[in-house]
Amino acid sequence: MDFLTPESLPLSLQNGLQFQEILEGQTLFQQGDQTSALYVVQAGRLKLVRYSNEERTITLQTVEPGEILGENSLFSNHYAYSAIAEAKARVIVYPKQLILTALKQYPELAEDFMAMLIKKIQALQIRIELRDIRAAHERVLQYLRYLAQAQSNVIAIDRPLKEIANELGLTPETLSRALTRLQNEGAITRQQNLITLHYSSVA
Amino acid sequence: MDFLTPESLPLSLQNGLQFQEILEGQTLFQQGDQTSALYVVQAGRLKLVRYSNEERTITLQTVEPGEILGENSLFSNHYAYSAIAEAKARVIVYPKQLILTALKQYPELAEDFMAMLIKKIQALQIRIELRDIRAAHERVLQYLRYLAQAQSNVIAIDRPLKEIANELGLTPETLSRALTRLQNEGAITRQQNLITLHYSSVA
DNA sequence: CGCATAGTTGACTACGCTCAACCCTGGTGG
DNA sequence: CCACCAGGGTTGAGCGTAGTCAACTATGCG
Repeated sequence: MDFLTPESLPLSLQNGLQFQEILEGQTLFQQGDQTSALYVVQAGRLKLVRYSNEERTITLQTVEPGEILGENSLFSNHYAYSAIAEAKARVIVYPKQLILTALKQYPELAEDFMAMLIKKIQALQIRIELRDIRAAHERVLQYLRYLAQAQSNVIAIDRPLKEIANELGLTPETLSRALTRLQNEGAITRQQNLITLHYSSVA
Repeated sequence: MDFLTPESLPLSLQNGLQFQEILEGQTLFQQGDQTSALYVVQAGRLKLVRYSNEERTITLQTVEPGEILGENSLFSNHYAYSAIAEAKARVIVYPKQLILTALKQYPELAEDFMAMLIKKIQALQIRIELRDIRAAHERVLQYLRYLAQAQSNVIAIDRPLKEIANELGLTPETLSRALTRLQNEGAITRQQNLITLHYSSVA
């Protein structure tokens, strides 16, 4: 299912929509900016980062095609985080006012919207769940399991391990060690950028 | 603002609503149960916990009055987590079907609903941000700051430190040590269950 | 009065971070 | 076509800090 694609919008609205390309490393909007629109990723990948005090930068989430970002623009005047493209990305722009009025007129659009929000909630909950697993190798394993259930039990790693480490709250070194340990224990096998999960000891 | 209170519903819907009391320690629904409704907390407090494999239990979030839970029931057949009352709680029950049809008829209700979801997203993002702060005392300090900005800079601790520790991903011992350390450093002062924040070094 | 539980403090352990060196690949330019 | 360089990834050594286990205190409830 694809949410909030232009096609799902009533014709009268499609004219108001715009698209935007963001090159790798570029920011779509900055934390603190005036909110103008919410976005849905069409292609590529963005990360949502927050800058706490003392130059600490935290990756809240990475968003992929079909997912929403900047949703808090609807009820807030400033973006709560920055959105940076991890890979060249393309987003659909839903201007704040447009979407607010459209939601009232087209309930099926509201439903799509809510489904996306709920999906986002679940993704965040999974992230929290992962963070609560202390042992690095177990955390990584659980992360791989989540990836696997979407695909088969073979996982294609299509982005730098650095970024995965960051997303998991680990340093690249520990992630590397965790992966080799999992391999030694027979939980996974790696070949170049493919990881296959072995369901030997799934509780 | 109070979202999704019965009063905000059209009269024709109010009849379908029910309330439910949950005693401390009791569960409102269990992870894996068939989804029947979503809930909004009226009073008390519940925690959302997930049971991963190997008897690991993780607190995803705690929900307070005005907040929503069980939202994934709308588009999923099973609850993704269990809801347990931390303190005697009272919730409004919004049966799945009722709310699904109501959303289509009453857009202002959909808007309330979305606002709650977005609020929940932000709460989860804050949680993740906290988890990324490694040093226990800094994590606790940041947590206190979030609490403080809602109230004044005096924070009333109205629940066991155990639960706070759990929510922060710390053991009670480390939380205790972190608090005394913050006190020694002059960042906070404690008197019984009141904590006052000193904004000496806010970046 | 006594028990159960929360909170605190102490000693020890374990594991992830840090810093550093090294390998390996891909891209660039001579 | 090869030499060089840059960056990601891996491996090693040492450190710091949160977890664990345990003992002790304080508080509230029967």
